[in-house]
Amino acid sequence: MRVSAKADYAVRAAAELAAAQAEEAPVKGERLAEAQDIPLQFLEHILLELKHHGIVRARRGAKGGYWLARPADEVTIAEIVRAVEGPIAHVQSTPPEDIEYRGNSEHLQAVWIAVRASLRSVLEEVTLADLVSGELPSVVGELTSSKDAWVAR
Amino acid sequence: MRVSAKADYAVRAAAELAAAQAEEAPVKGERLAEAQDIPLQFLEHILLELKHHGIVRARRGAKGGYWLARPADEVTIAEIVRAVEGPIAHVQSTPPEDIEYRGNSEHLQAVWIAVRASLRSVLEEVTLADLVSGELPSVVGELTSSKDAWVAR
DNA sequence: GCACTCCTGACCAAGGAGGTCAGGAAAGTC
DNA sequence: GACTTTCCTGACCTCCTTGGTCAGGAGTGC
Repeated sequence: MRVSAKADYAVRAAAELAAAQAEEAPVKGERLAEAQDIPLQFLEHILLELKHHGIVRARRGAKGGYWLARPADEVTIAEIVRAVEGPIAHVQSTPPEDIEYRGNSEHLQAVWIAVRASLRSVLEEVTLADLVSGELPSVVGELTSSKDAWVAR
Repeated sequence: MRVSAKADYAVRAAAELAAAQAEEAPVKGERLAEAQDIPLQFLEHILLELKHHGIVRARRGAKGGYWLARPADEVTIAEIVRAVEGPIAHVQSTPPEDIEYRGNSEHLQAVWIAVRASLRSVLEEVTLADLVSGELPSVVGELTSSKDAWVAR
Protein backbone atom coordinates (compact mmCIF):
# COMPACT_ATOMS: atom_id res chain seq x y z
CA MET A 1 0.00 0.00 0.00
CA ARG A 2 2.79 2.39 -0.76
CA VAL A 3 3.72 4.70 -3.59
CA SER A 4 7.10 3.93 -5.16
CA ALA A 5 9.76 6.51 -5.92
CA LYS A 6 9.28 5.68 -9.57
CA ALA A 7 5.60 6.61 -9.53
CA ASP A 8 6.28 9.78 -7.60
CA TYR A 9 9.06 10.76 -10.01
CA ALA A 10 6.93 9.95 -13.02
CA VAL A 11 4.08 12.17 -11.90
CA ARG A 12 6.42 15.01 -11.04
CA ALA A 13 8.19 14.86 -14.39
CA ALA A 14 4.84 14.71 -16.16
CA ALA A 15 3.71 17.77 -14.22
CA GLU A 16 6.71 19.66 -15.53
CA LEU A 17 5.86 18.59 -19.06
CA ALA A 18 2.27 19.69 -18.54
CA ALA A 19 3.43 23.12 -17.41
CA ALA A 20 5.73 23.39 -20.41
CA GLN A 21 3.06 22.40 -22.89
CA ALA A 22 2.37 26.03 -23.77
CA GLU A 23 5.96 26.49 -24.94
CA GLU A 24 5.50 24.31 -28.00
CA ALA A 25 9.06 23.05 -27.69
CA PRO A 26 10.39 19.76 -26.30
CA VAL A 27 11.82 19.77 -22.79
CA LYS A 28 15.19 18.14 -22.19
CA GLY A 29 15.47 15.31 -19.72
CA GLU A 30 18.16 17.21 -17.92
CA ARG A 31 15.84 20.14 -17.30
CA LEU A 32 13.15 17.83 -15.91
CA ALA A 33 15.69 16.14 -13.69
CA GLU A 34 16.90 19.43 -12.31
CA ALA A 35 13.47 20.95 -11.86
CA GLN A 36 12.30 18.03 -9.76
CA ASP A 37 15.61 16.84 -8.37
CA ILE A 38 15.48 13.39 -9.89
CA PRO A 39 18.58 11.35 -10.90
CA LEU A 40 18.84 11.92 -14.64
CA GLN A 41 19.61 8.39 -15.79
CA PHE A 42 16.88 6.93 -13.67
CA LEU A 43 14.45 9.50 -14.98
CA GLU A 44 15.30 8.60 -18.56
CA HIS A 45 14.20 5.03 -17.94
CA ILE A 46 10.97 6.27 -16.45
CA LEU A 47 10.31 8.61 -19.36
CA LEU A 48 10.94 5.73 -21.72
CA GLU A 49 8.23 3.73 -19.98
CA LEU A 50 5.86 6.66 -20.21
CA LYS A 51 6.67 6.89 -23.88
CA HIS A 52 5.93 3.20 -24.44
CA HIS A 53 2.57 3.72 -22.78
CA GLY A 54 1.76 6.57 -25.13
CA ILE A 55 1.73 9.21 -22.44
CA VAL A 56 4.84 11.06 -23.58
CA ARG A 57 6.57 11.64 -26.89
CA ALA A 58 10.22 12.38 -27.52
CA ARG A 59 12.70 13.46 -30.16
CA ARG A 60 16.46 13.01 -30.11
CA GLY A 61 19.26 15.32 -31.04
CA ALA A 62 19.77 19.03 -30.63
CA LYS A 63 16.42 20.73 -29.95
CA GLY A 64 15.17 17.35 -28.88
CA GLY A 65 13.41 16.46 -25.66
CA TYR A 66 10.12 15.23 -24.28
CA TRP A 67 6.55 16.45 -24.44
CA LEU A 68 3.10 15.18 -23.52
CA ALA A 69 1.36 13.11 -26.16
CA ARG A 70 -2.01 14.57 -25.17
CA PRO A 71 -3.36 17.75 -23.61
CA ALA A 72 -2.62 17.93 -19.89
CA ASP A 73 -6.31 17.84 -19.00
CA GLU A 74 -6.65 14.45 -20.66
CA VAL A 75 -3.93 12.69 -18.70
CA THR A 76 -4.79 11.37 -15.25
CA ILE A 77 -2.49 10.49 -12.39
CA ALA A 78 -3.89 6.96 -12.52
CA GLU A 79 -2.55 6.44 -16.03
CA ILE A 80 0.91 7.50 -15.03
CA VAL A 81 0.96 5.35 -11.93
CA ARG A 82 -0.24 2.34 -13.91
CA ALA A 83 2.39 2.92 -16.57
CA VAL A 84 5.25 2.59 -14.12
CA GLU A 85 3.82 0.49 -11.29
CA GLY A 86 1.33 -1.75 -13.06
CA PRO A 87 -2.27 -2.33 -12.01
CA ILE A 88 -3.51 -0.51 -8.94
CA ALA A 89 -4.54 -2.42 -5.80
CA HIS A 90 -3.75 -5.96 -6.85
CA VAL A 91 -3.83 -8.51 -4.05
CA GLN A 92 -0.98 -11.03 -4.08
CA SER A 93 -0.30 -9.89 -7.66
CA THR A 94 -3.75 -10.84 -8.93
CA PRO A 95 -6.76 -8.56 -9.41
CA PRO A 96 -9.21 -8.76 -6.51
CA GLU A 97 -12.12 -9.81 -8.69
CA ASP A 98 -10.26 -13.03 -9.58
CA ILE A 99 -9.66 -14.19 -6.03
CA GLU A 100 -11.96 -16.67 -4.35
CA TYR A 101 -12.40 -16.26 -0.65
CA ARG A 102 -13.83 -19.05 1.42
CA GLY A 103 -15.23 -19.43 4.89
CA ASN A 104 -15.31 -16.39 7.08
CA SER A 105 -13.35 -14.21 4.72
CA GLU A 106 -15.95 -14.47 1.99
CA HIS A 107 -16.68 -10.75 2.02
CA LEU A 108 -13.08 -9.68 1.98
CA GLN A 109 -13.23 -9.53 -1.79
CA ALA A 110 -15.77 -6.71 -1.63
CA VAL A 111 -13.48 -4.84 0.73
CA TRP A 112 -10.52 -5.04 -1.63
CA ILE A 113 -12.75 -4.01 -4.52
CA ALA A 114 -13.84 -1.01 -2.46
CA VAL A 115 -10.22 -0.18 -1.74
CA ARG A 116 -9.43 -0.20 -5.42
CA ALA A 117 -12.51 1.86 -6.23
CA SER A 118 -11.57 4.44 -3.63
CA LEU A 119 -8.08 4.75 -5.06
CA ARG A 120 -9.52 5.15 -8.52
CA SER A 121 -11.93 7.81 -7.31
CA VAL A 122 -8.92 9.97 -6.56
CA LEU A 123 -6.31 8.95 -9.09
CA GLU A 124 -8.60 8.86 -12.10
CA GLU A 125 -10.13 12.22 -11.29
CA VAL A 126 -6.98 14.28 -10.98
CA THR A 127 -5.42 15.32 -14.28
CA LEU A 128 -2.02 16.87 -14.90
CA ALA A 129 -3.77 20.13 -15.70
CA ASP A 130 -5.44 20.05 -12.27
CA LEU A 131 -2.12 19.31 -10.65
CA VAL A 132 -0.16 22.20 -12.14
CA SER A 133 -2.99 24.71 -11.77
CA GLY A 134 -3.61 23.68 -8.18
CA GLU A 135 -7.34 23.53 -8.87
CA LEU A 136 -7.81 19.98 -7.69
CA PRO A 137 -11.13 18.16 -8.13
CA SER A 138 -13.64 18.46 -5.33
CA VAL A 139 -13.06 14.87 -4.21
CA VAL A 140 -9.52 15.82 -3.20
CA GLY A 141 -10.73 18.88 -1.38
CA GLU A 142 -13.20 16.83 0.60
CA LEU A 143 -10.63 14.22 1.53
CA THR A 144 -7.93 16.68 2.55
CA SER A 145 -10.12 19.22 4.37
CA SER A 146 -10.07 17.34 7.65
CA LYS A 147 -7.06 18.03 9.86
CA ASP A 148 -7.04 14.35 10.52
CA ALA A 149 -6.11 13.56 6.96
CA TRP A 150 -2.79 15.33 7.43
CA VAL A 151 -1.56 13.39 10.43
CA ALA A 152 0.23 10.07 10.40
CA ARG A 153 -1.29 7.06 12.02
CA MET B 1 -0.15 0.24 -4.54
CA ARG B 2 -0.69 -3.43 -3.95
CA VAL B 3 -1.87 -5.58 -1.10
CA SER B 4 0.70 -8.16 0.00
CA ALA B 5 -0.02 -11.81 0.60
CA LYS B 6 0.87 -11.21 4.21
CA ALA B 7 -1.81 -8.56 4.68
CA ASP B 8 -4.39 -10.68 2.90
CA TYR B 9 -3.49 -13.71 5.03
CA ALA B 10 -3.54 -11.65 8.22
CA VAL B 11 -7.02 -10.33 7.60
CA ARG B 12 -8.34 -13.76 6.66
CA ALA B 13 -6.89 -15.39 9.75
CA ALA B 14 -8.27 -12.58 11.90
CA ALA B 15 -11.68 -13.10 10.33
CA GLU B 16 -11.58 -16.73 11.41
CA LEU B 17 -10.67 -15.66 14.92
CA ALA B 18 -13.52 -13.17 14.92
CA ALA B 19 -15.95 -15.86 13.91
CA ALA B 20 -14.63 -18.16 16.63
CA GLN B 21 -14.85 -15.53 19.32
CA ALA B 22 -18.17 -16.91 20.54
CA GLU B 23 -16.57 -20.27 21.31
CA GLU B 24 -14.58 -18.91 24.25
CA ALA B 25 -11.71 -21.28 23.42
CA PRO B 26 -8.42 -20.57 21.63
CA VAL B 27 -8.12 -21.59 17.99
CA LYS B 28 -5.07 -23.54 16.91
CA GLY B 29 -2.83 -22.12 14.22
CA GLU B 30 -3.27 -25.30 12.27
CA ARG B 31 -7.02 -24.84 12.12
CA LEU B 32 -6.66 -21.26 10.90
CA ALA B 33 -4.18 -22.37 8.26
CA GLU B 34 -6.51 -25.06 7.00
CA ALA B 35 -9.63 -22.91 7.06
CA GLN B 36 -8.02 -20.24 4.92
CA ASP B 37 -5.49 -22.35 3.06
CA ILE B 38 -2.43 -20.52 4.34
CA PRO B 39 1.04 -22.14 4.81
CA LEU B 40 1.16 -22.88 8.53
CA GLN B 41 4.67 -21.76 9.31
CA PHE B 42 4.24 -18.54 7.44
CA LEU B 43 0.96 -17.92 9.21
CA GLU B 44 2.60 -18.40 12.59
CA HIS B 45 4.99 -15.56 11.86
CA ILE B 46 2.09 -13.37 10.85
CA LEU B 47 0.12 -14.23 13.98
CA LEU B 48 3.16 -13.38 16.05
CA GLU B 49 3.27 -9.93 14.51
CA LEU B 50 -0.41 -9.47 15.21
CA LYS B 51 0.26 -10.50 18.77
CA HIS B 52 3.07 -7.99 19.14
CA HIS B 53 0.71 -5.30 17.94
CA GLY B 54 -1.84 -6.25 20.56
CA ILE B 55 -4.44 -7.45 18.10
CA VAL B 56 -4.25 -11.11 18.98
CA ARG B 57 -3.45 -13.11 22.11
CA ALA B 58 -2.10 -16.62 22.35
CA ARG B 59 -1.42 -19.46 24.73
CA ARG B 60 0.90 -22.39 24.18
CA GLY B 61 0.52 -26.04 24.97
CA ALA B 62 -2.42 -28.38 24.81
CA LYS B 63 -5.67 -26.40 24.67
CA GLY B 64 -3.57 -23.51 23.46
CA GLY B 65 -4.15 -21.36 20.42
CA TYR B 66 -4.97 -17.83 19.34
CA TRP B 67 -7.84 -15.45 20.00
CA LEU B 68 -8.65 -11.80 19.42
CA ALA B 69 -7.46 -9.41 22.09
CA ARG B 70 -10.57 -7.27 21.64
CA PRO B 71 -14.15 -7.69 20.47
CA ALA B 72 -14.38 -8.18 16.72
CA ASP B 73 -16.30 -4.95 16.25
CA GLU B 74 -13.40 -2.98 17.70
CA VAL B 75 -10.76 -4.26 15.31
CA THR B 76 -10.49 -2.60 11.91
CA ILE B 77 -8.91 -3.92 8.75
CA ALA B 78 -6.63 -0.88 8.79
CA GLU B 79 -5.08 -1.97 12.08
CA ILE B 80 -4.31 -5.41 10.75
CA VAL B 81 -2.83 -4.13 7.53
CA ARG B 82 -0.65 -1.65 9.41
CA ALA B 83 0.54 -4.36 11.78
CA VAL B 84 1.99 -6.46 8.99
CA GLU B 85 2.69 -3.95 6.21
CA GLY B 86 3.53 -0.80 8.11
CA PRO B 87 2.03 2.62 7.46
CA ILE B 88 -0.52 2.93 4.69
CA ALA B 89 0.21 5.01 1.60
CA HIS B 90 3.74 6.12 2.31
CA VAL B 91 5.55 7.70 -0.63
CA GLN B 92 9.17 6.64 -1.07
CA SER B 93 8.96 5.21 2.44
CA THR B 94 8.13 8.55 4.06
CA PRO B 95 4.71 9.86 5.05
CA PRO B 96 3.26 12.24 2.44
CA GLU B 97 2.92 15.11 4.89
CA ASP B 98 6.72 15.16 5.33
CA ILE B 99 7.60 15.49 1.66
CA GLU B 100 8.33 18.85 0.11
CA TYR B 101 7.31 19.25 -3.47
CA ARG B 102 8.71 22.08 -5.54
CA GLY B 103 7.89 23.71 -8.81
CA ASN B 104 5.02 22.33 -10.78
CA SER B 105 4.45 19.34 -8.53
CA GLU B 106 3.66 21.52 -5.54
CA HIS B 107 0.12 20.20 -5.22
CA LEU B 108 1.07 16.57 -5.55
CA GLN B 109 1.32 16.38 -1.79
CA ALA B 110 -2.40 17.06 -1.46
CA VAL B 111 -3.09 14.29 -3.94
CA TRP B 112 -1.13 11.72 -1.97
CA ILE B 113 -2.79 12.89 1.21
CA ALA B 114 -6.15 12.40 -0.49
CA VAL B 115 -5.09 8.93 -1.59
CA ARG B 116 -4.24 8.03 1.96
CA ALA B 117 -7.46 9.51 3.28
CA SER B 118 -9.50 7.56 0.76
CA LEU B 119 -7.79 4.32 1.77
CA ARG B 120 -8.45 5.12 5.39
CA SER B 121 -12.09 5.84 4.67
CA VAL B 122 -12.48 2.21 3.70
CA LEU B 123 -9.95 0.36 5.83
CA GLU B 124 -10.71 2.16 9.06
CA GLU B 125 -14.44 1.74 8.69
CA VAL B 126 -14.61 -2.00 8.16
CA THR B 127 -14.29 -4.08 11.31
CA LEU B 128 -13.78 -7.81 11.62
CA ALA B 129 -17.36 -8.10 12.85
CA ASP B 130 -18.58 -6.41 9.64
CA LEU B 131 -16.42 -8.73 7.60
CA VAL B 132 -17.69 -12.00 9.03
CA SER B 133 -21.31 -10.89 9.19
CA GLY B 134 -21.20 -9.59 5.65
CA GLU B 135 -22.88 -6.38 6.75
CA LEU B 136 -20.28 -4.04 5.38
CA PRO B 137 -20.39 -0.30 6.08
CA SER B 138 -22.27 1.86 3.61
CA VAL B 139 -19.05 3.31 2.20
CA VAL B 140 -18.16 -0.13 0.87
CA GLY B 141 -21.61 -0.59 -0.61
CA GLU B 142 -21.35 2.72 -2.42
CA LEU B 143 -17.92 1.98 -3.81
CA THR B 144 -18.75 -1.53 -4.97
CA SER B 145 -22.25 -0.88 -6.35
CA SER B 146 -21.00 0.27 -9.73
CA LYS B 147 -20.31 -2.51 -12.24
CA ASP B 148 -17.25 -0.55 -13.15
CA ALA B 149 -15.69 -1.16 -9.77
CA TRP B 150 -15.53 -4.88 -10.52
CA VAL B 151 -13.61 -4.72 -13.77
CA ALA B 152 -9.86 -4.51 -14.16
CA ARG B 153 -8.30 -1.52 -15.79
C1' DG C 1 7.38 -36.49 32.26
C1' DC C 2 5.30 -35.97 28.09
C1' DA C 3 2.55 -34.31 24.45
C1' DC C 4 1.02 -30.27 22.57
C1' DT C 5 1.27 -25.69 20.75
C1' DC C 6 3.14 -21.35 20.27
C1' DC C 7 7.69 -18.59 19.84
C1' DT C 8 11.85 -17.25 17.64
C1' DG C 9 15.67 -16.79 14.82
C1' DA C 10 18.15 -18.39 10.85
C1' DC C 11 17.99 -19.24 6.37
C1' DC C 12 16.75 -19.13 1.35
C1' DA C 13 15.42 -18.14 -3.61
C1' DA C 14 13.42 -14.95 -6.46
C1' DG C 15 12.24 -10.57 -7.60
C1' DG C 16 11.68 -5.55 -7.03
C1' DA C 17 13.45 -0.89 -5.78
C1' DG C 18 16.40 2.48 -6.91
C1' DG C 19 19.67 3.40 -9.10
C1' DT C 20 24.55 3.64 -12.35
C1' DC C 21 27.31 2.69 -16.64
C1' DA C 22 28.41 2.27 -21.34
C1' DG C 23 27.37 2.58 -25.71
C1' DG C 24 24.24 3.15 -29.83
C1' DA C 25 21.05 5.67 -32.79
C1' DA C 26 18.49 9.60 -34.49
C1' DA C 27 18.35 14.68 -35.25
C1' DG C 28 20.20 19.01 -35.93
C1' DT C 29 24.35 22.26 -36.98
C1' DC C 30 28.50 23.71 -39.33
C1' DG D 1 30.53 14.68 -43.79
C1' DA D 2 31.86 15.52 -39.19
C1' DC D 3 30.32 16.78 -34.80
C1' DT D 4 27.35 17.71 -31.12
C1' DT D 5 23.30 16.95 -28.86
C1' DT D 6 19.84 14.24 -26.83
C1' DC D 7 17.17 10.27 -26.44
C1' DC D 8 17.23 4.93 -26.37
C1' DT D 9 18.52 0.54 -24.60
C1' DG D 10 20.43 -3.16 -22.22
C1' DA D 11 23.50 -4.68 -18.71
C1' DC D 12 24.74 -4.37 -14.29
C1' DC D 13 24.79 -3.31 -9.26
C1' DT D 14 23.44 -3.25 -4.21
C1' DC D 15 20.11 -3.55 -0.87
C1' DC D 16 15.62 -4.84 0.68
C1' DT D 17 11.18 -7.18 0.47
C1' DT D 18 8.31 -11.05 -0.48
C1' DG D 19 6.90 -15.39 0.51
C1' DG D 20 8.15 -18.70 2.32
C1' DT D 21 10.86 -23.21 5.04
C1' DC D 22 13.60 -25.35 8.89
C1' DA D 23 15.10 -26.33 13.40
C1' DG D 24 14.86 -25.91 17.84
C1' DG D 25 13.29 -23.70 22.33
C1' DA D 26 9.88 -22.50 25.76
C1' DG D 27 5.41 -22.47 28.11
C1' DT D 28 1.05 -25.14 29.26
C1' DG D 29 -1.90 -28.93 30.53
C1' DC D 30 -2.55 -33.60 31.85
